[in-house]
Amino acid sequence: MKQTEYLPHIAYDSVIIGFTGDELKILIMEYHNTGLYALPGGFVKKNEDLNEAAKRGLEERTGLKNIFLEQFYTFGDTKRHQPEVLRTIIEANEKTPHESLQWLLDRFISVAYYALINYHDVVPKPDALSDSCTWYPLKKLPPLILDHADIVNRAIFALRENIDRKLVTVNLLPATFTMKELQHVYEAILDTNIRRTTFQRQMLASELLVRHDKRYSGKAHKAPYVYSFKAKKP
Amino acid sequence: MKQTEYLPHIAYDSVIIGFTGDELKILIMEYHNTGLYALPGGFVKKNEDLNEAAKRGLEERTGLKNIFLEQFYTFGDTKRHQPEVLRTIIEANEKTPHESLQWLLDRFISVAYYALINYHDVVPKPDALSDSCTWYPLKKLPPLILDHADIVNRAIFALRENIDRKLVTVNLLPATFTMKELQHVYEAILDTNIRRTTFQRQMLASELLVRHDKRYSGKAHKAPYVYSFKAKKP
DNA sequence: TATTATTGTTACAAATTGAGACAATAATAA
DNA sequence: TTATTATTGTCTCAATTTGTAACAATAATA
Repeated sequence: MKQTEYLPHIAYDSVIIGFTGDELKILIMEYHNTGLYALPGGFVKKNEDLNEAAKRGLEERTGLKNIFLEQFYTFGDTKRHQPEVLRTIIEANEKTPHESLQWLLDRFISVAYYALINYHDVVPKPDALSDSCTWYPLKKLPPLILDHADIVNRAIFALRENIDRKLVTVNLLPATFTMKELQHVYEAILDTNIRRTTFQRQMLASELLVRHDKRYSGKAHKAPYVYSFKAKKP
Repeated sequence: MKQTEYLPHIAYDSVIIGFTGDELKILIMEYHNTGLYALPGGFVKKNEDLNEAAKRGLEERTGLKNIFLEQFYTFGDTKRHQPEVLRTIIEANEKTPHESLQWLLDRFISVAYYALINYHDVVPKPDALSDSCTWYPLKKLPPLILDHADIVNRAIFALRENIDRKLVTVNLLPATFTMKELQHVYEAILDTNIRRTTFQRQMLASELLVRHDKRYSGKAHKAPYVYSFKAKKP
């Protein structure tokens, strides 16, 4: 991770969101021997598109390609420049010579993205400076460094705004799913209860779904149909 | 405009939008002796918040303070790096020694904002490198450098998304206005015709407006009420 | 065969919207 | 003074959408 490879002062951070079936989770990194938690992020190579950089970092962390990834805000307040935090992370790092990481102490402006992925497809991988990359429930995040809590909040806000306009739920579900599973995604994102019959009526009227065979769960009740989205990921 | 004052590789561009009464206009700069047109923009001082930098640039261009200004996207493709365009601008500039502007040839990532202002309040002022700063109708913009046309398109898209959620029309109208004037703003932003009676019903039902006295225009018909917004600019 | 939990659909009331009609009215023309 | 004109504010009624509950269908179990 040499400075000369990257544009100085520019970073990105990703809010990587998965859905377990009943709650949203977010990937959080923990840095070696510091107790400091942060969003996964990275830097932009000198000859690389900004959005490509974020996509590359996401692939490195999740192993997945073609993920739904959306830029939602750029954070550039001076108060996010806290070199002492980065110094702690650098000094706790044993693998890399500390001098080669001094550029991390500079002020950075961070372009933030949120990514939606299928929770069960992912085995998170830490990066060079961190020793874990773990799913945390959105409602039980550890304290995050710098302004990363703000970044998460704004990501969820952006996700809510896009829930109908951009078909974001496609990315959080397996290829086929029941109406109840779809409803649970909506409820987790919007953090509300939704009336079952109204939801079902609206989803069917939207013409976005294809109905397939029933799924027999072994439970003592009527088996639900499964559905898929007509338009796959953009 | 010395490099050492500013963060390298980081710029902002502003889509400054005004409403004349029947169409949207945008402020466009023309560079000395080049025939090149661009959005007004600038750079971020090393000890300045990103959003403050954009606000400062806006004040310099319009003379107005407390303007509605919203960040909507950050443009960072490599193809927006076209040093030959900047070279043309620098070489056509007679006032500043060219060597001190060489840093403008670097690759820049640009954080884009849109601003909404009262068209009639503004006397646009050019900056050091440009010799005009002029209103152009949104539908008749000159060809713009780099990806500035994309930036404008995305700004209008963001504005449309915010038209109801964020009360953006406040900023485009004088303190009091008729229902028809308000409707014209909506029509200009959405680029559609709106049914008069439905619009009036919805606006009144929204409880956002205060009705004042009638305005006598001297025309041979019933005089309209004027309205103001209950909540002023955020 | 009855029971249980859930699902898909229908029915009806309530609310919202589309589209037009109409009365009110400020200035002008007769 | 009175009729005319253009526009505004409101109302009406149909069409559509939503809220709410009821109900029938059904897969497994008791």
